Amino acid sequence: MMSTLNEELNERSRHLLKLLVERYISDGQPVGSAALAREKGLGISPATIRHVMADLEDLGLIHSPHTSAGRVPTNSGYRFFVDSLLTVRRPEQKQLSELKIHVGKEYGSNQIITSASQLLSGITHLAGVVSLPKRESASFRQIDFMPLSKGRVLVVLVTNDDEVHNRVIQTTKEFTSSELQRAANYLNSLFAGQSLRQVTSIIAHEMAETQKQMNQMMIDAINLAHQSVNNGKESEDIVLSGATNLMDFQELSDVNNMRHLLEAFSQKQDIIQLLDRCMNAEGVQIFIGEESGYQPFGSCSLITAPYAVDNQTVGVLGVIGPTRMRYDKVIPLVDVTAKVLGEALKS
Amino acid sequence: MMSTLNEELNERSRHLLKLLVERYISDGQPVGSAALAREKGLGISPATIRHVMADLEDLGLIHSPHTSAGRVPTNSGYRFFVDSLLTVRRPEQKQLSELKIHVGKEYGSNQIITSASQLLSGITHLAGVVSLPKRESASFRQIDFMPLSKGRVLVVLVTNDDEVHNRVIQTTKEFTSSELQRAANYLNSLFAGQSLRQVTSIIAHEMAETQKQMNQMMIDAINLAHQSVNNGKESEDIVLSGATNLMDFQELSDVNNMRHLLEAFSQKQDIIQLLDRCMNAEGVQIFIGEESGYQPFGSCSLITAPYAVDNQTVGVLGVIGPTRMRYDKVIPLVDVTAKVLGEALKS
DNA sequence: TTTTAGCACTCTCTCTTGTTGAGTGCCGAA
DNA sequence: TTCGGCACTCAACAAGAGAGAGTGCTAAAA
Repeated sequence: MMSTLNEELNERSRHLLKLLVERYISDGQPVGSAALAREKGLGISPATIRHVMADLEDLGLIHSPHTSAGRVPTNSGYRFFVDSLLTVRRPEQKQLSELKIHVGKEYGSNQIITSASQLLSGITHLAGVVSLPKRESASFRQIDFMPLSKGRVLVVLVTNDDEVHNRVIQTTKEFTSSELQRAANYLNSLFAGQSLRQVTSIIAHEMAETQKQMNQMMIDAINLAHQSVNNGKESEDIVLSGATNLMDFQELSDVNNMRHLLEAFSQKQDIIQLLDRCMNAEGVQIFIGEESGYQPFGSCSLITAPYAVDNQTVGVLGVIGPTRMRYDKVIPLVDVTAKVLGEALKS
Repeated sequence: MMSTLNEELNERSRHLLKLLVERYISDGQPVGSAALAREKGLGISPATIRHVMADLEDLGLIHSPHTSAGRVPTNSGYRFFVDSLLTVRRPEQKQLSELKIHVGKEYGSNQIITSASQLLSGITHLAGVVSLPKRESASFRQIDFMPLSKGRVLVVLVTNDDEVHNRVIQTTKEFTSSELQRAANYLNSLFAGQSLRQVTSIIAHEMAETQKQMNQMMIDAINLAHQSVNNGKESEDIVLSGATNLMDFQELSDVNNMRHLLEAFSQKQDIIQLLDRCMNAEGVQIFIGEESGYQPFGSCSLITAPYAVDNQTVGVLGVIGPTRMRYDKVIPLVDVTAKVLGEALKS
């Protein structure tokens, strides 16, 4: 589809489309042939431009809101623009250092994430979102059990990134405080320094050969650990900032639209799913309008990039804004933020 | 001020004001003399009503948006209405049982709080807010230390309400894992079952007489505990729900207003302060418009009630909506929700 | 003194109408 | 193929006319 478009359009048409999209992004007004013709260094008359525009409209790249308004890019128009026409700017030095300084100086991964999200929204004046790093990436530091009432046990799991995960599990058997203490000690020495992924596999392995020289305590401990880790599809979470920035945009200002959008933000659930789908992609991903497949984002674009710690992808971050956004600035910013964030989480 | 108003106004004027406010709250349209006269069981002509209205306007209780619109209550009008005229309805049975069922069945105080907040907003179609219970009310169950890098120590404190509090403290001396373990064991036996308030005083007491038969370990332990509890003015927090409900109201729909409002909600800080001021009040408190002293709430009302566990006030909950709200329903609902929540947190 | 009907008046809201300006599509000439 | 010319379309704006709602005032009735 894109390649046929590329064949269809000669150099001049593409250049005009590019100018038109850029102009519309900066002004927010439909762009007319005369306005484009005034563009410096473009020795073409409005009439000719109108011919080209008619072609672009036939191809579904732009359209007129009404008879005598200028042209506005369609979502396909934006898509072609970012795919083939866009010249990205490298991020401003000022923003870059701002990122590095603020994201770096925070303590604890949660803090770092929050800071990254706020910077994304602050710099772009759009909404920023960062998913919390997936737990598999973290490595085991310490586990602790505390008895609650009726066979419920509180599990406190500390990972190497200084984060604490609390979870309550239900056990079949009632444990005393000291039994739990011993189990914890055993597990702590068994798992010390392993990644959580490895921990999972150790558990599986140990459970398979229960008959070897394990005493009851060890069996119980492994069982507890199994439940703690497995049971623990801890609801993943995201940090959202600057949602209210989106209220500044005319094109989203329809009350109902805005409501759905803000509701989506406070529910988080759908956004989490959306971001999840970007985890496996290589670099920056761009969803324009309904491409995200998510109704409330009908007139929004979502720019995401996965971030990695020690070469392993652990999360996604991104920016949400109206389809009419500064792709040339936002895309590289999201890209670099992902890198900075990955770096900051390394410690 | 209120008493002078009460003297000033005869029975009929007050009744008319009541009808007017009720009518305006339900319709949202300025109420004219004719509309009021049509009210059943009111044998008065529009002309007479106009006289009364003129008086009410002189007293600053109502006003006309423009020459030939009806009258609308001013904030003082609302104030007089809720103080002297309002007949509250008892909460509907359905809502009551909904509250009791949902709030009761949750596990862990955070869950309970969230549920209460969501029910407040769900039932009223306004924004609900609940402050997390103040920690002093909880009692000590277990403390645990884990060494991080460079003399930082992670403190995990479990309270009786099954909540886990994590905090990082900076120690002057480097502790080994087993030193910390011993300190924790010591503190656990020392503080078992005490309220956090008592714990604080025990710490103070112990620190005072260091010279008695304490070994170094015990001194260290007490010092650690001191830091953990003191240092820990854990940033208080609130749970907000249904903020987007407010977008449905015409009177708040000014884009700028709404923006400030939603920003206030996502910042939380100011709201927390506002709620804090209601902690010490006895029962339901009502702030109408600028009475809250908080700019973004200029055309909102805030209805709050403190909630108590075992006769001790531990938090505040409330509802935020436009000044034009169903006070007759919201006030008792907030009241009863506070009671239900207090009850649910008892376990 | 209080209440009421009558009446002139005011102001918003809505509908209509005209005007302007931007922008288009098409045609025929360069 | 490009371009100027031209008729045409349509949103946006402003002005004006009614209609409707509601008021305040006055003078008569209770």
